[in-house]
Amino acid sequence: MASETIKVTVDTVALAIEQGALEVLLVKRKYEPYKSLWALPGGSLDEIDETLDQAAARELLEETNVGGVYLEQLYTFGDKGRDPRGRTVTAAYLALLRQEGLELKAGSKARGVAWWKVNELPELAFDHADIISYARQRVKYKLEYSPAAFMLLPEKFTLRDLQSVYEAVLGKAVDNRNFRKKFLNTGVLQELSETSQEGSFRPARLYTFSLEEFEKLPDRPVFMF
Amino acid sequence: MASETIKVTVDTVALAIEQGALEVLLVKRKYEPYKSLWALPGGSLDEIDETLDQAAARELLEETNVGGVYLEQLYTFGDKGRDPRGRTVTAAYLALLRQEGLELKAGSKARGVAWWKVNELPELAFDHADIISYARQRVKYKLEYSPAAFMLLPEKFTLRDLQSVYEAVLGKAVDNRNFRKKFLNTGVLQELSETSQEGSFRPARLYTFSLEEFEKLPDRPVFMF
DNA sequence: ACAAAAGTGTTGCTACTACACCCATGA
DNA sequence: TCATGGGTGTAGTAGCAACACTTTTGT
Repeated sequence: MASETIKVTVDTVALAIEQGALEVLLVKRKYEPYKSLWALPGGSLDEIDETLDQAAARELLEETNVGGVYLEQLYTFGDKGRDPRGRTVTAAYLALLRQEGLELKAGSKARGVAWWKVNELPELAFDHADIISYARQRVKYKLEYSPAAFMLLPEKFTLRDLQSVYEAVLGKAVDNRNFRKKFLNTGVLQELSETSQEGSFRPARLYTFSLEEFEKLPDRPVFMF
Repeated sequence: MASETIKVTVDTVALAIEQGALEVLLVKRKYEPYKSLWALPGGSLDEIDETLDQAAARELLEETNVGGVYLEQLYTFGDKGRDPRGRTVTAAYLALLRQEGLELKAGSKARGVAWWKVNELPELAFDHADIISYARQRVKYKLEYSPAAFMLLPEKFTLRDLQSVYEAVLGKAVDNRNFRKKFLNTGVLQELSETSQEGSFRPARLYTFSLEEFEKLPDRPVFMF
C-alpha cells in the first residue's frame, strides 16, 4: 500500500467575459464518478513525451474544441480523497480567452460543454469548485500587474469594454474618468481611428493593446483601481 | 509506452538570510543519478495518505532535519527528461526560515547538507537550478505584498535587519530614511523597549511583527522600494 | 576623541481621489 | 428632440523620492 501508484492529471479553468460577466468553461461528465455533474476540462497526462502545459492544451482541445489560447499553470492539487477512484494529483491551469469565434464541441468523455457564469455555478465534480475559486483569485491579482485583461478582449476594443473586464473580475464598479486617465497614461493603449457603433448613440473609439509599450513599463506596473 | 507510470515528487527551496546574503539549503547526493552533485531536498510522495504539503515537510525534515517552517507551493515542473530514470513530475515548494537554532543533519540519501549563497551555487542536479531561480523570483514578489520578510527574521529584529532582508532579496540598496518611514507608517512593526547591542556603537531598537496589524491593511498592501 | 552604526526632517513633485456635466449619434 | 452611452477637467490631498547630518555607544 505504501507505493500505490499515483495518477497525474491536468485540469483547466478557462475564463472569458460575456456581457460583462465572468464565465468559466465546463464539461458535463458522461461517466462515473460524478456522472452528469459539470467539471473542468482535463484528464490524464498519458502521452509520455508531453509537458504539463502541452497536456493541458491537448485536453482542453479534445474536450471542448478550444485551442490556441493563453495558458498558465495555477496550482497543483493533490489531497487524498479528491478522486474516489484513487490517488490523483492534478496540475490546474488557467486559460484566459475570448468566446468570440469559438465552436464548442464536447469530446468523447463529455455529454456537453458550456460556459457558466462564475457567480451561478452548478454543483461541480471533484474539488473543481475550489480550483475555480483559486483561479478567480489569481486573475484578480493578474489584472493588477499584467496585461491579462487584454487576453479576455478582442483585438480591438473600447475603453468601456476594458473597464467592464476590470469590473467583472474585481467585482466592483470603478470611476470611469479615473480609469480612462490612468490607463491612457500608461501608454499601453493604441488609439485607432476606427470606432465601434453599438446602437443609437455616440460611437466609441477603438483601441489595441501594445505589448511593446507594456514592456517598457517598470517591472511591476500597477493597474489598480 | 503510452502509459508508462509517472512518479510524483516534491522538492523544497528553503531560503534564509545569513549575514545579509540570501542562502538556499542543499543536500549532496549519495546515489546516482547526479551522484555527488548538490540538489534540493525532496523525494517521492510515497506515504499514500499525505498531502503534497505534508510530503514536502516530511522530506525536508528527513533529509536535512529542518522542521516546523513556513512552506508554500511554488510551481510544478513536469517536463520530460528532467529525471534520466523516467518521467517525474515534481511539485516544488518554497520555505522561508531563519538559520538560527537549526541543527542540520543529512538524511540517509544524502552525503551532506549545507547552506549555499544563491549567488554562488555549485553545479546542481536535475533542473534544480531552474527551480531555485523561480523561487527567487517568487520571493521578490512576495516581499512586496506580504509579510514574507518576517519569516526570514527572528522574533525580535532591528530595522536594519529588516532592511537587509529587502536588500538581499531585491538585490539593491534602499534609502534607509524612506524605508523606515514607510515601514513604521504601515503599523505592522511593534516597537519593543529592548535594544540590541552589536558592538561599540549605538544600540538599535528591537521590533516585532504584528500579524494583527498586518491583517488590518488593505488587500494588497505595497511594500515596494 | 574617535569609530561605527543608529536614527531623524523637509521639500518638491507626482499621482491618486472625488466628483458632474456636455457630446455625438440614430431613431 | 430625446434617449443612450461616450467622453472630458479640476482641485485638493496623500504619499513618494531625493537628500546629509546629528546621536549614541564602547573603546
